[in-house]
Amino acid sequence: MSIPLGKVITYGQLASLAGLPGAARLAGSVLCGLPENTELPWHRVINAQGKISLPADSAAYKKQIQRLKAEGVHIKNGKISLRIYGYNN
DNA sequence: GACATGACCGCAC
DNA sequence: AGTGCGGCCATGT
Repeated sequence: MSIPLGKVITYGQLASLAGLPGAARLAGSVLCGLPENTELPWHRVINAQGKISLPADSAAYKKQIQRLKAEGVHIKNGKISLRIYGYNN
């Protein structure tokens, strides 16, 4: 488990924690290449805007929100509230 | 092996 | 507040 349950992290933070500061795109590229049956919490990864980067009309987008809500992360108008891992509680 | 693209981020105007 | 530009690594052709 890379990300604490009930919390989310931005691509930049994820890349930084991975030891690749500034390589936010890398996180996106990797997550994009993840299989559907992946057990990685990719749904807990959001962009710096505190929102999901995937297209709102995409199934993955809805699924991500659905899972986040199931994790206890309530989304407001498509924006995450608890956002950021290791930051403002 | 090289080029182009990608679920991005931060700063400057 | 919104728009534009440069930079990072991995993946696919």
